[in-house]
Parts: sequence; C-alpha cells; structure tokens
Amino acid sequence: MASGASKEVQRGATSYDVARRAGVSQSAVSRCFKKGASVAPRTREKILTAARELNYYPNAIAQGLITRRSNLVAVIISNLTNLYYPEVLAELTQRLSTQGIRVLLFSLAAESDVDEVLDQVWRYRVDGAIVAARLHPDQLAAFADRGVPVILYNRVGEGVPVASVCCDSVSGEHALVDALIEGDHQVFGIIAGPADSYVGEERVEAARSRLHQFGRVCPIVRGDFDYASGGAGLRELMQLTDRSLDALICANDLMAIGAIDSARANFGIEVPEGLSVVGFDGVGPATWLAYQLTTIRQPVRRMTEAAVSMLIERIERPELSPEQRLFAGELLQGNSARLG
Amino acid sequence: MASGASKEVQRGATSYDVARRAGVSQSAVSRCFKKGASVAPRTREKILTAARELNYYPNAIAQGLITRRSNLVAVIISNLTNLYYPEVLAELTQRLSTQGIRVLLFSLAAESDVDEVLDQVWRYRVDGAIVAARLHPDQLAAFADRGVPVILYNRVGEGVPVASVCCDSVSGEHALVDALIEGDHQVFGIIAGPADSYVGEERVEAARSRLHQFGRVCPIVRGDFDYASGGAGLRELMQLTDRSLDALICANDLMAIGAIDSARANFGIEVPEGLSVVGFDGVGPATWLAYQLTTIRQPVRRMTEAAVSMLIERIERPELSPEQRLFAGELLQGNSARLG
DNA sequence: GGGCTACGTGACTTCGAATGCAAATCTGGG
DNA sequence: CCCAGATTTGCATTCGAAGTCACGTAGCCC
Repeated sequence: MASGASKEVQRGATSYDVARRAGVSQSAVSRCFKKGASVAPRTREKILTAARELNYYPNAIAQGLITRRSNLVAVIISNLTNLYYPEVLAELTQRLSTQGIRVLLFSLAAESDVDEVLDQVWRYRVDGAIVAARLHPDQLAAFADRGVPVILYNRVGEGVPVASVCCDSVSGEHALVDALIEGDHQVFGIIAGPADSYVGEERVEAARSRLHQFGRVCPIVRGDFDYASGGAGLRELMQLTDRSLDALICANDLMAIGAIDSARANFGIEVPEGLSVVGFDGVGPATWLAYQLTTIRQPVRRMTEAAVSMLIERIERPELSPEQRLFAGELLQGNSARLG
Repeated sequence: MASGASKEVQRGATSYDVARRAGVSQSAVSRCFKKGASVAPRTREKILTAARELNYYPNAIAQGLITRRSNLVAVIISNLTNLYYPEVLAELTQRLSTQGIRVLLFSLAAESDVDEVLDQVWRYRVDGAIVAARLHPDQLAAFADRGVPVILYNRVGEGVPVASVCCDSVSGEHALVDALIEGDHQVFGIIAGPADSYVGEERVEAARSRLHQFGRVCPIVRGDFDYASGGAGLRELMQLTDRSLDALICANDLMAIGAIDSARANFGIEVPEGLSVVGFDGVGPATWLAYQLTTIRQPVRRMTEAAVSMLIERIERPELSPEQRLFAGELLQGNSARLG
C-alpha cells in the first residue's frame, strides 16, 4: 500500500492544506504557483516543500472558475477514422499542450450530433475551439456571440467570416491537372467527395475548371472519401467513358488508393501504364510501395502550427479579425501517373 | 450582428441571472437542471423560459468544483498515428459522450512526456483515465493513491494490479500459427515490435512458443510497428534464412503490409505464392485488395465498450477489484497466406 | 376549522484558488 | 535608532452552482 497520509492524499490536497503545513496563508500558496508573483525565496521554499510532501497540484477546475479561463480548447472532428485527421489531432494536442492548453475532444458520429456537442462546449467554458466538421452558420454565429474564438480547419465559414486554416485546393489541383496534361492524357474522370464536404467540392471544382481551361470536359462521379468509393467510382467512370479513361483525379488519397487497387484487381489495368491516378492529402499509405501516389501533400505541421497560434492570439485578443490562412500543398511526384 | 443582450450573453449567463429573470432563487434554477429534484411544474416552466432567453448553460466548471465530479476522463494515447488507435479513440469519445462524460485527450510525443501529462491529469481532477501508453508502476500507483480509476487498453499493469481490457494475443497468434502450419510452411520468421511494447512482446512470445510446440524454431527480428519496419525486417529475415523464408509472422498489420510490399517490389516474390504473411490488429488497409491480409481483427467495439463500462463502474464504486478482461480476436482469413 | 403531512422554495454555506487592498516586515539611509 | 520606501504577507471577497436546512404553503382528513 503506497497510500500515505490517507485523507488528504485521497481527496487531493488543497492550497489550505499546503498553507497550514508551511505555516503561511492560502494566498501565499496561490502566489507561489503563479508566475510573476512576489514571494520571498525562503517562503517559496517552505511552500514548495510542503506542496511536494502533500502531493499538491493546484485544482485547475477552481482556477478556471475564478480566472474565467479554463485553459481548455474544444477540438471538434467529424470523422476521426479518416486517415488524415489522426495526424492533425496528434499535432494539435501536442502543440496546444506545450502552450499550457488542454484538449477537450469531440468526435461526431453523425452531423446531427453537432448541437449536443456544442451544448457541452458551452458548458465547459472552453477558451476556444478548433473545428474540422461542418457547422451551420448559426452554429458559427453562436461562437461569436459567446466570444469563443474558433479556427476552422480545411473549411471556411459559409457566409460568416471565421478564421480558418486551409490547404490550397486550387493550386494543388492545378498542379495535378497540369502534370496530367503534360503526361498527354486524353480521357479524364473525377471522383468527387460527398456533397457536404467543403474541401471535396473545392478540389473537384478546381480540377474541373482547370481541365476546362485546357478544353477538356470530363465526367464526375461522387464518392464518400473512403476506400470502397475509389473502386465504385472507377467502375462508374469506366462505363461512362467506354473504358477509355486514362486519367483519374480523386478528391482524396483514400479513394485514389481504392481506385488503383480496383483497376489492378478488377480491370486488369496497370497503374500508371494503363491509367494514371492522382489523389490529395498525402496520407501515410500514399507513399507505400504498392501505390506511390502522385498527390498533393498537405503541410500538416505548418497548418496545425498556424491553427494553434491563430487560436491563441484570438483567445488573448478576441477583437482580431477573422484571418484566413491558405497553405500551398506540395506536389508529391509519385509513380501513379504517367509523366510527360 | 446576432448578439443580443450584450453583456450577459458575452460573459455567459449565470444561474443568478436566470433566477432574477424568472423571479425565483438561484437554488430553484439549480434544481431545475438537476434530474430528480422537486420543482413545481409552473416554476420549472418559468425558469426554463428564462434560461432559454438568456442562453443559459450551467457552468460545468463550477459544477465540477462543488460536486467534486468533473465528468472528465483523461484518455492517454502514446502513438495516435498508429492506424489502429484513431478508431479506438473515436469509439471511446463517442461512447463516453453518451454517458455524459467528456474526453480530455493527451497524446504523447515521447515516453518522457508522461510525467508532464500526469501533472495535468491531476490538476484537472479527472474522474478516471483510459490509458494506451506505457506507464511506470509508480505512475500507476499514483492513480491508485489519488483514487482515480484507470483502465489500461491492450496492456496490463506491470506488477501492479490494474483493470485492463486486452485483445488475447495468445489465442490470436495460436490461430495464425496453426493456420500457417496447416498450410504446410517450412521456414518461419517473425518481425517483432519495439521492445517496450507490451502487446508486441506478448504476441511474439505467443507465436514463438506455439511454433516451438510444433518443433519449429525461427529467427526473430525487431521492428518498430511501422511500414518501413516491415520491409527492413523482411530483408533481415531473408538473409538469416538464406532466402528460404516462406512464412512471415508480423507483430502488427502495418509491418505485415510493409513486408508484403517489399516482397513484391524488392524481392519479386509473390504473396502468398512465394511467401505467406500474417499480421495482427485488423486495421482498415488490411482488407484492401492489394493485401487482403490474414490477420487477427481486434473486436474494437466490444473492447471500447468494456473499457468505458468498466471505467464508469469504478468511478461509481472505486472499491471494485482490478478486473482484467480479455477479448478473443477474430481470425480474418485473407489471401496473404497459403492455406492447407 | 384545526392539525397534519408533503411538497416547494429560498437563505446560506460550500467547493478551491485568485486577487485587491491593507497591514506587516524588511531594507537602507541618514 | 528612526523613518521612508519597497517588498511580503494575510484578510476578505469572488467566481457559479449544489445542497442542507428550515420555513411557507397547499392539500387533506377528521
């Protein structure tokens, strides 16, 4: 049994306990744990010793109540199983943690859960939020009304101006389309994301319009950002193009991978010899030997860093304008698309 | 400008604000938001109306302070980028959320960060913790000392008895080895995980001893649970076995996938014709057409459900014994191993 | 109508730390 | 040795909701 001074340890020592043991007032203890406070070295020593002996840790809940700063940030992510978001989430928590901020995680099973999640967000008086989920303008407005700064991740406020961090879909898709055009491809096809995905629509529109500039029109089918959608989309496009498809643009890597696998296994088509496939995101599997995807890698580190610093700025100065930061992705020249 | 009654909305209305507006006492408001409290229907109506008008949400921080229940659970995960954990994390947050509990997420960049993380865990007075990271016995003891229930995920307390939820490595590896033996394989090899991984060591030991029962001994090389380790491990084993390796057991799916890709791309070996490969976990990519891995799928839903319910039980009755629950994985008969 | 129960309600205290302000202590100079 | 000025320190209050207790009121029965 490692439990020592039972009661106090069990319930968690308070600043009063420490104060009593060190023979000082509670205020002194409080000051001792605050950065720029004035405490005599001798006193500080006594207090820190007592605190250590009692295993004292300031109660963040009580601190939050009195200071009106919870040091909590809500991170709201709709589809954690997306392959792309775990990396983002890990980066975010670690970066926030070095800034003394904790993450209250909310993962949405369905769109409809948003309101329940927001209910909890308000209750916990979070200092800010980072959102990678679709929010209704009213919901965004609620953040503004309450003075809770928000940073949108890879999406922008629809109608409402909200600070955001995004990877540039337009330049990314342009680079991909240009590479495919250079590679002298003839029949293009696009697998889009779900209609309610902001980046999905943006990427597809960027690709479509760029192709249009080159005088190409091409069929677009809808997928769901998942592996199966890649194969299904490919099948559809093969029908629509009489099997003449030779360049496939997917709204994300996972569908691109699904399409490649399906091309090989179900259609007996070699990639990139018989079909070029490009994706978007730069997830881990994109670089696997089986795929070596040509894609746009999102600069996750720079993006998360920006999200965190923008959020912290706005927590400190809520009047800051809703800046939108756009990051260029990096063209990953893989081996899933023929070159020019 | 959607912001209405500025000040109160901006700072967040309190129960006093609601009380004043409804013409009742603060106690009444408090009761009104508590489940089994006695409030006259007429009063309740008045209060709820006032609350709605003021956009009142009870301050969870203040509630936490007075009730000594934060309704927060710490989830500590070491390597979120593991492919396997995001699914676990999503399940956990959603399940906890339906129980009225919020997740305080901690993601470790390095082992050494554990103490800093625990510091924060103590400060926030979490009601419990779910841990998928390596903790020192002392650190586990700290939880016990503070009366904070912990559930370990896919690991057990080293020396200390701690409640845990695990996927049975032994039966899983036995099933895999048995399948390989049936398939009449001759030269086995194992790619282990990092030495500090509990499940890694357990799986490898289970496989090794089962092979031993069949009179087989085989080389074991160490990997890092990542994609690159699969290829590297395969290369090593090929040398060690004079290229006669025909059955490869990997401590997780990701290494198995890496090994398959490497076998095909670097050694020109077909899988499963020239080499059988098995993994463990049942992550998403395991079922991709390129791999169709023969592996053990962990019953994530049942495991997370158990973790959550065990944790909640222990939050309510801390005296409960440190039960260890073991779940059998399901053999996923893929196409990466020759059958008998 | 008196007395009883039962429910509803409000005053007050509590949780644990932060902080404005006043008191106490220390410092050094004269 | 005393006093001005600078540090330290403690007292008292505050944050927002929960819960105890005691009082008020309505309903009911005899």
